[in-house]
Amino acid sequence: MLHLPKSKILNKFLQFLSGETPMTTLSHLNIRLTHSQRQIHTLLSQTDSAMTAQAIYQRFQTQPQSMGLATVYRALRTLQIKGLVQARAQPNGEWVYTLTTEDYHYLTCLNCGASIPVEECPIHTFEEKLAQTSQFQVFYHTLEFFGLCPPCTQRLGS
Amino acid sequence: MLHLPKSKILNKFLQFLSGETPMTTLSHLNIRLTHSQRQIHTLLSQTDSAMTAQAIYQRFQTQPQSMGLATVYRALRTLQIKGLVQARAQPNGEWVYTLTTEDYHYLTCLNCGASIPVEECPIHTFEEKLAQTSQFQVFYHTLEFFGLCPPCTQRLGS
DNA sequence: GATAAAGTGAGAATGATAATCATTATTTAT
DNA sequence: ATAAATAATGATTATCATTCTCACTTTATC
Repeated sequence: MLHLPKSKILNKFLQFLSGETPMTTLSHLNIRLTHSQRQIHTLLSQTDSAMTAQAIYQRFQTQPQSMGLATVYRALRTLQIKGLVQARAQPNGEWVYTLTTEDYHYLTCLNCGASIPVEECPIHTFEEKLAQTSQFQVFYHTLEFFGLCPPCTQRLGS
Repeated sequence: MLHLPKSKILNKFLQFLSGETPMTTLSHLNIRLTHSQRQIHTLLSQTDSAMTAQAIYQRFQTQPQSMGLATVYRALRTLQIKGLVQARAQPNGEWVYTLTTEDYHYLTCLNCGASIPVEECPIHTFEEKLAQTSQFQVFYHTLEFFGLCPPCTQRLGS
């Protein structure tokens, strides 16, 4: 892992984020992550579904080198600000985390909380325009539809 | 307020949701709401910004007929399932509520939590298609972009 | 290697939301 | 209308994910 001053690291990130540096694997990036951050990133890259912070904590409890709960939350927040991880709030209030390399488009039932992914996404080009006009560093977006799934529609209507 | 059996009420809702019955004002709808639900709906219709449940509770505390906190949460949940109110999770974990008649498209800073509204929305037609193919009753959608606002980008990069 | 800076973990604190349950209001059926 | 059944309410308590604290350890800088 390279040792770079903070500003250089940010520049590396900006290159990565603007697409100048491709994201292959994190080990190829000159990005400095703490041990915990790297462990969580690796775990998320190996998991196909979104994970809660508590689930991440539990997972590490079963391993020889465990990780404190506070560290899990701190690392997740830092990874978000670095643009590597995204969070989504479930209807029950708990947050789930995934890498920003995955897309986040869901159809969520307001009654039972079931979420099914939506394949298409009509707004990637819109995101680029928005980043240019707003001056924001846009890392990711969430497009979520809310309503009632067929079973719950029946349940509530009977 | 009309007194209708449950199934009739649902039918009225379905008509309303499918656009057969236009939403003018709630008083013109044959939809039965409890006193609390109606009060909250009225409050939200008079407020231009999204409100937290706690803020709604506080607001009613200052009025002659107050409302219990539990009732606020219950009413908000019911209004959501009826498709009249939508919720959005802020980065700090607190939820804000608005009527579903308003659109929900934000640009949110992951560091300071600032949210600025996005005017355009490229996906209303997509929502209609999705509802048809998925069998879901789609009440509303949220399209949210996450990243760093210009001040926070500077702050973290210095 | 010495000093400064950042990261970590155990546990306590926080705070929004949900659950409980006795009471009150509203609806349905007679 | 009146009684019985059903739903809504509010005060309080419980829950639980997340954040804070602070002493300690690791890592980075010179």
